[in-house]
Amino acid sequence: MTTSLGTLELSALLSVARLGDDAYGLAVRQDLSERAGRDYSVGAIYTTLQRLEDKGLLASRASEPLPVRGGRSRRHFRLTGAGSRAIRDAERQTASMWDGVGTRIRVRPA
Amino acid sequence: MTTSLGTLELSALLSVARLGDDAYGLAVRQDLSERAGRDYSVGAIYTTLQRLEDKGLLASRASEPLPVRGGRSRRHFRLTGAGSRAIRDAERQTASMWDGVGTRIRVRPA
DNA sequence: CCCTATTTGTTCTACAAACTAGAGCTTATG
DNA sequence: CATAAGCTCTAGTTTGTAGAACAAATAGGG
Repeated sequence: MTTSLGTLELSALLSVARLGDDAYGLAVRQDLSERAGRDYSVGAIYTTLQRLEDKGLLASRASEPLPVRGGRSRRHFRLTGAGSRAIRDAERQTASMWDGVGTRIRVRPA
Repeated sequence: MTTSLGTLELSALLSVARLGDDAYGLAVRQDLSERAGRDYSVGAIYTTLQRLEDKGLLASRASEPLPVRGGRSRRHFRLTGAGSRAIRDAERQTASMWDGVGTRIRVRPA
């Protein structure tokens, strides 16, 4: 079952992995916007996170509100087992696609 | 102008880079199918290659027919300057997205 | 030789999935 | 009540996908 993620789907999945406990919508949006060098709309991010949850690669829970200006409850995401596996699969596939292209991206020898 | 390619678009672009003078529709299809571990339909490949040409990342020319069974003229693709640049951009972006995820994919130090 | 079966290669059509923007709603503090 | 942070919804565009149909070549038997 190789689901083959979209570009933004994989990016969002990786962002959640990277952000860990701090992974919620606007944080993912900021992380990806910085890395991609362009602004993602809020809609782009949330629909993508929702799709990943629908696919069972992410799970979400509501956080407690924070005692700061506008600090309402956040929807926190974490990787599921299937999500971690999807990342490993994507890693192999990405390496395979770049293989032989004369790029600097390489798979470190096991 | 960061066009941000789709998953299959980038894969096809990389395949053309890898195959060099041997880059034509069915060869790209076979190359990608092997690497992805699944079969792409002919339509998936050709429409993608056409879109990449429309975007100016690939150029194509017709080859001479080959003197073998079914050896009709092929449509050969090559990278344009913009295509090469797109690959370099994608490389940076891919590395950036994977950065900090605890994977084996790394950017070799310059 | 000439049909026609087979092989390789491409085009065309149509629909499904992913990407995207931004308005608008909600809930918190100042 | 104003402002800030966060999320949901809607709708349009772009990509991904399959497979039938078409085209052009050679093989081989009659």
